[in-house]
Amino acid sequence: MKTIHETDNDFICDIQAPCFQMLSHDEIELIRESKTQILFRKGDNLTKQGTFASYILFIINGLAKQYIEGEVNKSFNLRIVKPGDFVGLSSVFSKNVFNYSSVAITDCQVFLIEKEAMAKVVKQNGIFSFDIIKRYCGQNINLFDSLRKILYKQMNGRIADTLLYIDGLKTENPEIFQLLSRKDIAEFAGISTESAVKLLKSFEKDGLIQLNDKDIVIEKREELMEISKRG
Amino acid sequence: MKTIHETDNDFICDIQAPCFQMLSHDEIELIRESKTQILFRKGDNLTKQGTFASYILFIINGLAKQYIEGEVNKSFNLRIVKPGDFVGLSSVFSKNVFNYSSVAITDCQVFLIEKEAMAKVVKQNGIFSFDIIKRYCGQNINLFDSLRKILYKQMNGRIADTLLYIDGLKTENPEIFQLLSRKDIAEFAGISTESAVKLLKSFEKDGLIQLNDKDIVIEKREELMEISKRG
DNA sequence: AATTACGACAACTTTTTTATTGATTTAGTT
DNA sequence: AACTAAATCAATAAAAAAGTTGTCGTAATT
Repeated sequence: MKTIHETDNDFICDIQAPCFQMLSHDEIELIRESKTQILFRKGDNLTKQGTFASYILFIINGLAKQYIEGEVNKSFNLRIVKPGDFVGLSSVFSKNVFNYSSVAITDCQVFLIEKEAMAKVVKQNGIFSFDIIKRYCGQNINLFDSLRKILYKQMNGRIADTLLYIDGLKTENPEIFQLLSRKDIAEFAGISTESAVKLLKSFEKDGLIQLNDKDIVIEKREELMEISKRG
Repeated sequence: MKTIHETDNDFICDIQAPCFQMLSHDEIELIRESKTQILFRKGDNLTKQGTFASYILFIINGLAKQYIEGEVNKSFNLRIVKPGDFVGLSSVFSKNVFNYSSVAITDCQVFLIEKEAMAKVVKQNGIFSFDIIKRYCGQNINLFDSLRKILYKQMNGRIADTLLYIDGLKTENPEIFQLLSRKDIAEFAGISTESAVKLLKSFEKDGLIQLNDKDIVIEKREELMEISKRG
């Protein structure tokens, strides 16, 4: 025999994500009522920099790439968005536009939660808002790291940073490098595609990494970290 | 000497579009204050089927493709969105989600107007709302045509319909066919890509059309219209 | 003034995507 | 049961995109 909730597919999804575990039944109801679930296909935009944001996105599964757009084909990649991540949080609390774009690099199952509901729950539930604050904090640290990378490091350090970052996602997503082009990697490092190609080859020659088609295996993590630190 | 408005790029844009000419100064102000302008690059989604819609889009320049998504890689193309067209109108007046996706097939300069502002102006200004209603009416007719195409016509009729429709855009956009793949054309016709390829070849053999790489030139419009009517 | 760090361009190769064609299968119609 | 319409599959061809490499120019650093 099934309860009402067990038959409700959406509800089960809510429950599954750890970050929603801390909500009361009423709060989950609130979220449920003002949410929808969408399949973004590989290549679809989850957000477009500058558009009005009336909701936040919560990634159930799949991966996306979050980036800031500059002039023609000049983007800078901020991060890979993973299951359990929110996208567009800041639109809830302050500016009512998305300040970055993001695009699915695999098919992505995503919740959209209207921001009013989100704001209400945050105000009600301190534990939940603590979690959100923690996420902000993490994002801030990443943004500072990105800034440092761009401001103070040169190519070697930037690519080392980038490789270490992406490699850190490999445990959960072994195929992560296959999903990224050299251009993507270059845009994480903030350098030209050609430079990225050359540097990767040179890192390979020095035995720091191994290039197997699109996959990249880190051979000498310590040295890479050294290069990253040196800048 | 310049007036304030002449220096205000956005304002000039508002003014330019014929459909906003019928607004009073105050109404334009209202729209202005709650709008933003975004460059969607070729390939970017303007809308994603199912996401919350808090604004409507108004195309300033560029072309987009509007489609409904089905199961994996099975979409149906509804129309080509042109400069002067609105996207997402229905989200203002009823359902608060986009009921179709759209993607830029060239770079697109687009206004986003928050729906509250839009609704207010529509209520205030009968001439403007008449224009909007006319647009709805046009869209409805197109939807009926699409339905008829799918329900009652077979391949030949569907492709003929599609060719006539796209060719109708050619005066304003001579490069329109170059922007569409065979898959796109097939998805307008609601048939498989392979069938579309074969039919186009067969139409060419019969002298109905001329295939110059991606461009398609209609040679015998009357006959195509006949085929379209026959279904 | 020399060196370094890198981006930009051009030429080229490889990979991926799109287009094409024929053969086969399925379902509906006559 | 035969016929038709059209999708699906598989193989191939062609076009486009991504990756690679060398050369050169420029701006900052030493």
